[in-house]
Amino acid sequence: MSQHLCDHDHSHDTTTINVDARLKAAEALCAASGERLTAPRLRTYELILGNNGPMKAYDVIDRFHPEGAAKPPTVYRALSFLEQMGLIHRIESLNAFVACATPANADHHHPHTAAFLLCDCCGQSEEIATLSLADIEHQAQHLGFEVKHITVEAKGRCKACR
Amino acid sequence: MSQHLCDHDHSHDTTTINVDARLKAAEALCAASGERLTAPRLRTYELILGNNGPMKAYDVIDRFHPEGAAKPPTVYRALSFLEQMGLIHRIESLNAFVACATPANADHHHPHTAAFLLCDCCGQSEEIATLSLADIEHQAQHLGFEVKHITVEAKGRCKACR
DNA sequence: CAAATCCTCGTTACAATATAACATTAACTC
DNA sequence: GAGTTAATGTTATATTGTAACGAGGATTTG
Repeated sequence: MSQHLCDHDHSHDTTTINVDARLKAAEALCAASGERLTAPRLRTYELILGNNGPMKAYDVIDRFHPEGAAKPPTVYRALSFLEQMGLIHRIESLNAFVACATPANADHHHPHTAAFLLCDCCGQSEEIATLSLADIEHQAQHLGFEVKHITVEAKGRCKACR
Repeated sequence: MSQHLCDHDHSHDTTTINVDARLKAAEALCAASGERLTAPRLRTYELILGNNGPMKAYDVIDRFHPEGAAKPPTVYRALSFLEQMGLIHRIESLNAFVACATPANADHHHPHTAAFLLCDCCGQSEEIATLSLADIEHQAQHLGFEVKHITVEAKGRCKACR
Protein backbone atom coordinates (compact mmCIF):
# COMPACT_ATOMS: atom_id res chain seq x y z
CA MET A 1 0.00 0.00 0.00
CA SER A 2 1.03 3.55 -0.31
CA GLN A 3 -0.64 6.54 -1.85
CA HIS A 4 -4.25 7.45 -1.42
CA LEU A 5 -5.72 9.28 -4.35
CA CYS A 6 -8.83 10.21 -2.47
CA ASP A 7 -9.80 11.43 0.95
CA HIS A 8 -12.38 8.89 1.95
CA ASP A 9 -12.18 6.26 4.60
CA HIS A 10 -9.77 3.40 4.05
CA SER A 11 -10.41 1.39 7.14
CA HIS A 12 -11.25 -1.51 4.87
CA ASP A 13 -7.61 -1.64 3.85
CA THR A 14 -6.71 -4.44 6.15
CA THR A 15 -5.94 -7.97 5.27
CA THR A 16 -5.45 -10.72 7.75
CA ILE A 17 -2.81 -13.23 6.85
CA ASN A 18 -1.50 -15.74 9.33
CA VAL A 19 2.10 -14.82 8.77
CA ASP A 20 3.63 -17.48 10.97
CA ALA A 21 1.69 -20.25 9.30
CA ARG A 22 2.74 -18.99 5.90
CA LEU A 23 6.37 -18.84 6.89
CA LYS A 24 6.23 -22.41 8.19
CA ALA A 25 4.56 -23.57 5.01
CA ALA A 26 7.25 -21.83 2.99
CA GLU A 27 9.95 -23.58 5.00
CA ALA A 28 8.32 -26.90 4.23
CA LEU A 29 7.95 -26.06 0.57
CA CYS A 30 11.60 -25.09 0.23
CA ALA A 31 12.78 -28.11 2.15
CA ALA A 32 10.76 -30.34 -0.14
CA SER A 33 12.24 -28.62 -3.17
CA GLY A 34 15.80 -28.79 -1.93
CA GLU A 35 15.96 -25.02 -1.71
CA ARG A 36 17.10 -22.93 1.21
CA LEU A 37 14.82 -20.38 2.79
CA THR A 38 17.72 -18.30 4.07
CA ALA A 39 17.51 -15.34 6.42
CA PRO A 40 17.21 -12.60 3.79
CA ARG A 41 14.64 -14.63 1.88
CA LEU A 42 12.64 -15.30 5.01
CA ARG A 43 12.79 -11.69 6.11
CA THR A 44 11.69 -10.46 2.68
CA TYR A 45 8.78 -12.87 2.59
CA GLU A 46 7.81 -11.91 6.13
CA LEU A 47 7.68 -8.24 5.23
CA ILE A 48 5.61 -8.84 2.13
CA LEU A 49 3.21 -11.08 4.01
CA GLY A 50 2.80 -8.45 6.70
CA ASN A 51 2.27 -5.61 4.29
CA ASN A 52 -1.19 -4.50 3.47
CA GLY A 53 -1.29 -4.93 -0.29
CA PRO A 54 1.46 -4.91 -2.91
CA MET A 55 4.81 -3.77 -1.52
CA LYS A 56 7.54 -1.86 -3.32
CA ALA A 57 11.04 -3.32 -3.37
CA TYR A 58 12.42 -0.20 -1.73
CA ASP A 59 9.89 -0.44 1.07
CA VAL A 60 11.25 -3.91 1.76
CA ILE A 61 14.76 -2.50 1.59
CA ASP A 62 13.93 0.30 4.03
CA ARG A 63 12.26 -1.93 6.59
CA PHE A 64 14.61 -4.87 6.27
CA HIS A 65 16.66 -4.18 9.38
CA PRO A 66 15.34 -2.61 12.57
CA GLU A 67 18.28 -0.23 12.56
CA GLY A 68 18.70 0.60 8.90
CA ALA A 69 18.10 -0.28 5.28
CA ALA A 70 19.30 -3.35 3.41
CA LYS A 71 21.36 -3.15 0.26
CA PRO A 72 19.23 -3.37 -2.88
CA PRO A 73 20.80 -6.56 -4.30
CA THR A 74 20.03 -8.43 -1.10
CA VAL A 75 16.35 -7.76 -1.48
CA TYR A 76 16.11 -8.06 -5.26
CA ARG A 77 17.74 -11.47 -5.08
CA ALA A 78 15.31 -12.59 -2.40
CA LEU A 79 12.40 -11.29 -4.45
CA SER A 80 13.54 -13.28 -7.48
CA PHE A 81 13.85 -16.40 -5.42
CA LEU A 82 10.43 -16.00 -3.81
CA GLU A 83 8.87 -15.35 -7.17
CA GLN A 84 10.46 -18.45 -8.65
CA MET A 85 9.16 -20.48 -5.74
CA GLY A 86 5.67 -19.18 -6.39
CA LEU A 87 5.49 -17.55 -2.97
CA ILE A 88 5.06 -14.03 -4.29
CA HIS A 89 3.94 -12.41 -7.51
CA ARG A 90 5.36 -9.36 -9.19
CA ILE A 91 2.78 -6.79 -10.20
CA GLU A 92 4.23 -5.36 -13.38
CA SER A 93 2.00 -2.34 -13.62
CA LEU A 94 2.93 -1.22 -10.10
CA ASN A 95 6.54 -2.34 -9.86
CA ALA A 96 5.53 -4.06 -6.67
CA PHE A 97 5.28 -7.48 -5.08
CA VAL A 98 2.48 -9.27 -3.31
CA ALA A 99 2.25 -12.60 -1.51
CA CYS A 100 0.63 -15.33 -3.56
CA ALA A 101 -2.87 -16.03 -2.31
CA THR A 102 -2.56 -19.74 -3.02
CA PRO A 103 1.10 -20.67 -2.63
CA ALA A 104 2.27 -24.15 -3.40
CA ASN A 105 2.90 -26.44 -0.48
CA ALA A 106 5.26 -29.34 -0.04
CA ASP A 107 2.88 -31.83 -1.66
CA HIS A 108 1.35 -29.70 -4.29
CA HIS A 109 3.25 -27.49 -6.69
CA HIS A 110 1.23 -25.33 -8.96
CA PRO A 111 2.87 -22.41 -10.62
CA HIS A 112 -0.23 -20.74 -11.85
CA THR A 113 -1.25 -17.77 -13.95
CA ALA A 114 -2.68 -15.31 -11.53
CA ALA A 115 -4.86 -12.35 -12.32
CA PHE A 116 -5.07 -9.27 -10.15
CA LEU A 117 -7.64 -6.61 -9.45
CA LEU A 118 -5.70 -3.50 -8.42
CA CYS A 119 -7.50 -0.59 -6.82
CA ASP A 120 -6.21 2.79 -7.99
CA CYS A 121 -7.46 4.36 -4.85
CA CYS A 122 -6.61 2.30 -1.79
CA GLY A 123 -3.82 0.30 -3.39
CA GLN A 124 -5.24 -3.04 -2.37
CA SER A 125 -4.93 -6.02 -4.65
CA GLU A 126 -7.15 -9.01 -5.05
CA GLU A 127 -5.76 -12.14 -6.62
CA ILE A 128 -8.32 -14.03 -8.60
CA ALA A 129 -8.10 -17.36 -10.29
CA THR A 130 -9.49 -16.85 -13.70
CA LEU A 131 -9.60 -18.62 -16.98
CA SER A 132 -11.05 -15.99 -19.22
CA LEU A 133 -11.14 -12.26 -19.60
CA ALA A 134 -14.90 -12.29 -19.55
CA ASP A 135 -14.40 -14.07 -16.28
CA ILE A 136 -12.38 -11.17 -14.96
CA GLU A 137 -15.20 -8.76 -15.67
CA HIS A 138 -17.52 -11.23 -14.10
CA GLN A 139 -15.51 -11.78 -10.94
CA ALA A 140 -14.79 -8.09 -10.70
CA GLN A 141 -18.48 -7.35 -10.87
CA HIS A 142 -19.13 -9.96 -8.24
CA LEU A 143 -16.57 -8.25 -5.99
CA GLY A 144 -17.91 -4.79 -6.75
CA PHE A 145 -14.70 -3.83 -8.50
CA GLU A 146 -14.99 -1.36 -11.37
CA VAL A 147 -12.43 -2.25 -14.05
CA LYS A 148 -10.90 0.64 -15.96
CA HIS A 149 -8.06 -1.00 -17.79
CA ILE A 150 -6.79 -4.53 -18.27
CA THR A 151 -3.18 -5.44 -19.02
CA VAL A 152 -2.61 -8.78 -20.70
CA GLU A 153 0.93 -9.75 -21.62
CA ALA A 154 2.12 -13.21 -22.55
CA LYS A 155 5.85 -13.83 -22.56
CA GLY A 156 7.47 -16.69 -24.38
CA ARG A 157 9.12 -17.61 -27.65
CA CYS A 158 7.86 -16.71 -31.06
CA LYS A 159 7.75 -19.16 -33.94
CA ALA A 160 10.98 -17.95 -35.51
CA CYS A 161 12.92 -18.09 -32.24
CA ARG A 162 11.94 -21.55 -31.14
CA MET B 1 14.02 -4.13 -30.15
CA SER B 2 17.16 -4.59 -28.25
CA GLN B 3 18.82 -7.55 -26.63
CA HIS B 4 19.20 -10.97 -28.18
CA LEU B 5 19.32 -13.79 -25.72
CA CYS B 6 20.38 -16.28 -28.32
CA ASP B 7 22.70 -16.48 -31.25
CA HIS B 8 20.37 -17.62 -33.97
CA ASP B 9 19.20 -15.76 -36.99
CA HIS B 10 16.85 -12.84 -36.41
CA SER B 11 16.26 -11.78 -39.97
CA HIS B 12 12.57 -12.29 -39.33
CA ASP B 13 12.68 -9.32 -36.98
CA THR B 14 11.32 -6.87 -39.45
CA THR B 15 7.95 -5.30 -39.48
CA THR B 16 6.62 -3.15 -42.25
CA ILE B 17 4.49 -0.25 -41.17
CA ASN B 18 3.55 2.53 -43.53
CA VAL B 19 4.79 5.25 -41.23
CA ASP B 20 3.64 8.18 -43.33
CA ALA B 21 0.11 6.85 -43.58
CA ARG B 22 0.00 6.30 -39.83
CA LEU B 23 1.22 9.81 -39.12
CA LYS B 24 -1.43 11.26 -41.42
CA ALA B 25 -4.12 9.18 -39.77
CA ALA B 26 -2.93 10.36 -36.38
CA GLU B 27 -3.13 13.96 -37.52
CA ALA B 28 -6.70 13.39 -38.61
CA LEU B 29 -7.58 11.63 -35.38
CA CYS B 30 -6.21 14.43 -33.26
CA ALA B 31 -7.85 17.10 -35.35
CA ALA B 32 -11.17 15.32 -34.98
CA SER B 33 -10.64 15.12 -31.21
CA GLY B 34 -9.62 18.74 -30.83
CA GLU B 35 -6.16 17.69 -29.74
CA ARG B 36 -2.86 18.96 -31.08
CA LEU B 37 -0.36 16.56 -32.58
CA THR B 38 2.57 18.84 -31.82
CA ALA B 39 6.16 18.42 -32.96
CA PRO B 40 7.43 16.39 -29.99
CA ARG B 41 4.34 14.17 -30.07
CA LEU B 42 4.70 13.59 -33.78
CA ARG B 43 8.42 12.87 -33.50
CA THR B 44 7.84 10.42 -30.66
CA TYR B 45 5.14 8.59 -32.57
CA GLU B 46 7.31 8.53 -35.68
CA LEU B 47 10.17 6.90 -33.80
CA ILE B 48 7.94 4.29 -32.22
CA LEU B 49 6.31 3.50 -35.54
CA GLY B 50 9.71 3.11 -37.15
CA ASN B 51 11.11 0.93 -34.41
CA ASN B 52 11.12 -2.76 -34.81
CA GLY B 53 9.15 -3.91 -31.78
CA PRO B 54 8.55 -2.27 -28.42
CA MET B 55 10.76 0.76 -27.82
CA LYS B 56 12.18 2.00 -24.54
CA ALA B 57 11.51 5.58 -23.49
CA TYR B 58 15.23 6.28 -23.32
CA ASP B 59 15.73 4.99 -26.83
CA VAL B 60 13.18 7.55 -27.96
CA ILE B 61 15.01 10.17 -25.90
CA ASP B 62 18.36 9.25 -27.43
CA ARG B 63 17.16 9.32 -31.02
CA PHE B 64 14.86 12.27 -30.72
CA HIS B 65 17.16 14.85 -32.27
CA PRO B 66 19.68 14.15 -35.04
CA GLU B 67 22.32 15.98 -33.03
CA GLY B 68 21.59 14.92 -29.47
CA ALA B 69 19.15 13.56 -26.93
CA ALA B 70 15.85 15.06 -25.84
CA LYS B 71 15.06 15.86 -22.23
CA PRO B 72 13.15 13.04 -20.52
CA PRO B 73 10.02 15.06 -19.67
CA THR B 74 9.58 15.99 -23.31
CA VAL B 75 9.35 12.36 -24.31
CA TYR B 76 7.43 11.07 -21.30
CA ARG B 77 4.77 13.73 -21.86
CA ALA B 78 4.48 12.76 -25.49
CA LEU B 79 4.23 9.09 -24.57
CA SER B 80 1.40 9.82 -22.13
CA PHE B 81 -0.44 11.77 -24.75
CA LEU B 82 -0.05 9.11 -27.43
CA GLU B 83 -1.18 6.44 -25.02
CA GLN B 84 -4.26 8.41 -24.07
CA MET B 85 -5.07 8.86 -27.73
CA GLY B 86 -4.82 5.11 -28.23
CA LEU B 87 -1.96 5.48 -30.71
CA ILE B 88 0.52 3.52 -28.64
CA HIS B 89 0.39 0.95 -25.86
CA ARG B 90 2.64 0.69 -22.86
CA ILE B 91 4.05 -2.79 -22.26
CA GLU B 92 4.23 -2.97 -18.48
CA SER B 93 6.41 -6.02 -18.27
CA LEU B 94 9.05 -4.46 -20.51
CA ASN B 95 8.81 -0.80 -19.56
CA ALA B 96 8.44 -0.12 -23.25
CA PHE B 97 6.05 1.28 -25.80
CA VAL B 98 4.69 -0.06 -29.05
CA ALA B 99 2.45 1.40 -31.73
CA CYS B 100 -1.12 0.23 -31.53
CA ALA B 101 -1.87 -2.26 -34.28
CA THR B 102 -5.39 -0.97 -34.72
CA PRO B 103 -5.40 2.72 -33.82
CA ALA B 104 -8.59 4.70 -33.77
CA ASN B 105 -9.29 6.92 -36.72
CA ALA B 106 -11.25 10.11 -37.05
CA ASP B 107 -14.55 8.29 -37.48
CA HIS B 108 -14.04 5.40 -35.21
CA HIS B 109 -12.78 5.61 -31.67
CA HIS B 110 -12.17 2.38 -29.88
CA PRO B 111 -9.99 2.35 -26.84
CA HIS B 112 -9.58 -1.37 -26.54
CA THR B 113 -8.04 -3.91 -24.26
CA ALA B 114 -5.09 -5.25 -26.12
CA ALA B 115 -3.18 -8.42 -25.41
CA PHE B 116 0.44 -8.93 -26.37
CA LEU B 117 2.64 -11.88 -27.20
CA LEU B 118 6.18 -10.85 -26.30
CA CYS B 119 9.12 -12.90 -27.49
CA ASP B 120 11.87 -13.23 -24.87
CA CYS B 121 14.36 -13.88 -27.58
CA CYS B 122 13.96 -11.49 -30.47
CA GLY B 123 12.01 -8.86 -28.58
CA GLN B 124 9.22 -8.68 -31.11
CA SER B 125 5.66 -8.14 -29.97
CA GLU B 126 2.43 -9.26 -31.51
CA GLU B 127 -0.76 -7.48 -30.58
CA ILE B 128 -3.73 -9.79 -30.57
CA ALA B 129 -7.37 -9.04 -30.09
CA THR B 130 -8.59 -11.52 -27.63
CA LEU B 131 -11.58 -12.07 -25.45
CA SER B 132 -10.43 -14.92 -23.29
CA LEU B 133 -7.28 -16.35 -21.83
CA ALA B 134 -7.96 -19.68 -23.45
CA ASP B 135 -8.10 -17.62 -26.60
CA ILE B 136 -4.59 -16.35 -25.96
CA GLU B 137 -3.24 -19.86 -25.76
CA HIS B 138 -5.19 -20.65 -28.87
CA GLN B 139 -4.01 -17.67 -30.88
CA ALA B 140 -0.49 -18.15 -29.61
CA GLN B 141 -0.55 -21.74 -30.78
CA HIS B 142 -1.89 -20.65 -34.12
CA LEU B 143 1.03 -18.20 -34.42
CA GLY B 144 3.55 -20.78 -33.26
CA PHE B 145 4.23 -18.78 -30.10
CA GLU B 146 5.18 -20.75 -27.00
CA VAL B 147 3.72 -19.03 -23.94
CA LYS B 148 5.78 -19.22 -20.76
CA HIS B 149 4.05 -16.73 -18.51
CA ILE B 150 0.94 -14.59 -18.69
CA THR B 151 0.49 -11.32 -16.82
CA VAL B 152 -3.10 -10.25 -16.21
CA GLU B 153 -3.70 -7.06 -14.24
CA ALA B 154 -6.97 -5.16 -14.05
CA LYS B 155 -6.85 -1.62 -12.69
CA GLY B 156 -9.87 0.18 -11.34
CA ARG B 157 -11.76 0.91 -8.17
CA CYS B 158 -12.61 -1.59 -5.51
CA LYS B 159 -16.00 -1.79 -3.88
CA ALA B 160 -15.00 0.18 -0.79
CA CYS B 161 -13.43 2.99 -2.79
CA ARG B 162 -16.24 3.57 -5.24
C1' DC C 1 -7.01 44.23 -30.58
C1' DA C 2 -5.41 43.51 -25.94
C1' DA C 3 -5.80 40.97 -21.81
C1' DA C 4 -6.55 36.81 -19.67
C1' DT C 5 -6.37 31.95 -19.79
C1' DC C 6 -4.89 27.55 -20.79
C1' DC C 7 -2.14 24.18 -22.81
C1' DT C 8 2.28 22.74 -24.12
C1' DC C 9 6.97 22.86 -23.91
C1' DG C 10 11.98 23.74 -22.17
C1' DT C 11 14.94 23.17 -18.42
C1' DT C 12 16.96 21.84 -14.10
C1' DA C 13 17.17 18.89 -10.75
C1' DC C 14 16.20 14.78 -8.58
C1' DA C 15 13.51 10.50 -7.18
C1' DA C 16 12.62 5.72 -7.80
C1' DT C 17 13.76 1.30 -9.65
C1' DA C 18 17.17 -2.12 -10.73
C1' DT C 19 21.60 -4.51 -11.90
C1' DA C 20 26.83 -5.41 -12.79
C1' DA C 21 30.86 -6.89 -10.82
C1' DC C 22 33.61 -8.81 -7.53
C1' DA C 23 34.98 -10.13 -2.81
C1' DT C 24 33.43 -13.03 1.07
C1' DT C 25 31.09 -16.40 3.61
C1' DA C 26 28.38 -20.52 4.29
C1' DA C 27 26.88 -25.03 2.87
C1' DC C 28 27.46 -29.23 0.55
C1' DT C 29 30.34 -33.08 -1.59
C1' DC C 30 33.68 -36.17 -1.72
C1' DG D 1 39.06 -30.94 5.52
C1' DA D 2 39.87 -29.61 0.66
C1' DG D 3 37.35 -28.46 -3.20
C1' DT D 4 33.15 -26.90 -5.12
C1' DT D 5 28.89 -24.56 -5.39
C1' DA D 6 25.39 -21.44 -3.76
C1' DA D 7 24.27 -17.48 -1.41
C1' DT D 8 25.42 -13.20 0.48
C1' DG D 9 27.87 -8.63 1.30
C1' DT D 10 29.51 -4.53 -0.80
C1' DT D 11 30.44 -0.82 -3.93
C1' DA D 12 29.23 1.43 -7.61
C1' DT D 13 26.39 2.56 -11.32
C1' DA D 14 22.69 1.93 -14.81
C1' DT D 15 17.93 2.56 -15.94
C1' DT D 16 13.42 4.49 -15.57
C1' DG D 17 10.48 8.23 -14.37
C1' DT D 18 8.80 12.89 -12.14
C1' DA D 19 8.51 17.42 -9.58
C1' DA D 20 8.71 22.09 -10.09
C1' DC D 21 8.79 26.30 -12.37
C1' DG D 22 9.27 29.57 -15.97
C1' DA D 23 8.54 30.78 -21.04
C1' DG D 24 6.02 30.58 -25.33
C1' DG D 25 2.18 30.11 -28.14
C1' DA D 26 -2.75 29.27 -29.10
C1' DT D 27 -7.47 30.33 -27.89
C1' DT D 28 -10.94 32.77 -25.65
C1' DT D 29 -12.96 36.81 -23.75
C1' DG D 30 -13.90 41.44 -23.17
